Amino acid sequence: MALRHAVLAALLDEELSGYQLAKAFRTGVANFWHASPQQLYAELAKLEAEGLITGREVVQETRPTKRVFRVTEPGLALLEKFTAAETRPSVIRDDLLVKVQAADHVDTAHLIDRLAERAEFAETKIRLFESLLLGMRGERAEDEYLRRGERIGPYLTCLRGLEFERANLAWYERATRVLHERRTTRDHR
Amino acid sequence: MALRHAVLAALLDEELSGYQLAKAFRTGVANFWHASPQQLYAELAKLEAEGLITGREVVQETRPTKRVFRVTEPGLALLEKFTAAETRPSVIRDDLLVKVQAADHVDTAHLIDRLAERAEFAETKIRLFESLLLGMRGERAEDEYLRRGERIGPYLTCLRGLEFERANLAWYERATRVLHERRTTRDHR
DNA sequence: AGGCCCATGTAATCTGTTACATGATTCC
DNA sequence: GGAATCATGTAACAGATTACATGGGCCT
Repeated sequence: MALRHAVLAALLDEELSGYQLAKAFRTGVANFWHASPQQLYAELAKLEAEGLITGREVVQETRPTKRVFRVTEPGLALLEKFTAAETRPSVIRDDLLVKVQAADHVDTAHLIDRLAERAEFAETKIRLFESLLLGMRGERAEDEYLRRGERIGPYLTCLRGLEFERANLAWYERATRVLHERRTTRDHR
Repeated sequence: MALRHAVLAALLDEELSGYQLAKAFRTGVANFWHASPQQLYAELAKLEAEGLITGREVVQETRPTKRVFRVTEPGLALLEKFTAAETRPSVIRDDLLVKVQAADHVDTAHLIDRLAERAEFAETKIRLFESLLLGMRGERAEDEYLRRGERIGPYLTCLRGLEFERANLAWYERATRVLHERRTTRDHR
């Protein structure tokens, strides 16, 4: 039941449509939760039925009419309660880590390709996060923004996302180096 | 369908029972995947039925008899195929990040408590990972072990887990500092 | 005597993914 | 003319969590 809280948290700062939410939640952008469009449309419908958010039609000339949502008082109260409640430990589930775990028993040539793909992906995300952070803090220095800026929640989660991807990239590069070295030394034996 | 690959990868280095696997996969130990005991028992049964692993009874004097499993040839072949195949991007799903995202709109006193809990948890994991790594490499230096050691897969994934927890801890501490500062400056206004 | 660890599961429910469906507009 | 974006869903299925069930041995 945490998806609903993630949706509420995402709608705190701005009214968004299901489509816009989906864009924010798709892999690579949302730095605090991930969800598919189908999940989001379903969750929005449930949240609205329970009165935790309210929708409002926005007619556009060139684009289809959309419905944007904002959090209601009961919705904010629910989030408040959620934030105070116990936090469950986060879990790791990553295909690529499974593959590296098995590295000693399988051919590593393809694995090195997978690592390269991910490294490229990580680089893209790093650039994206850096520009998002810059957009939020503007001219201000980071510490100054965190002391006195408004909306530091999104800034902090984005910062975590950035550091996560930087660490990923460093690890991908190291793993690649190690696997490559071992391949060449083995081949020349 | 990735749980099965994670199980296969875990069984590569040693024969394990369902119970032992569950211990390795419970939150806090498995550094490449997470799964509950129920999931694991079910998956082991399926894998055995499909001939990807084989079980063997081990009678113990003081403990109940257990069944330990090892990967078969077809199982290894499946893992090989999996490792070569496309890797799907990993997704983030963390309660605590959702809570921090909402930090500007809710009372942060409880949130600071949650951050402290997680920080303590992270410290425990860091110590655990450090001793696991030391246990694997023994007397050797890290780079030397990664160059010539056997079983570097588990070492690399453990290394990623360690760095992940270190980054978590640093971020928890920073977020706590920021939220605390903002509370006190607001209170004295 | 009570609680924890070892050891293995079943059943019900909830969550998440994949495939399918529709239709207009904008960009190349 | 074809692909991508905007905009919103339904339906079937796969994956994961929670609650329940059982039973012996070890430790305090």
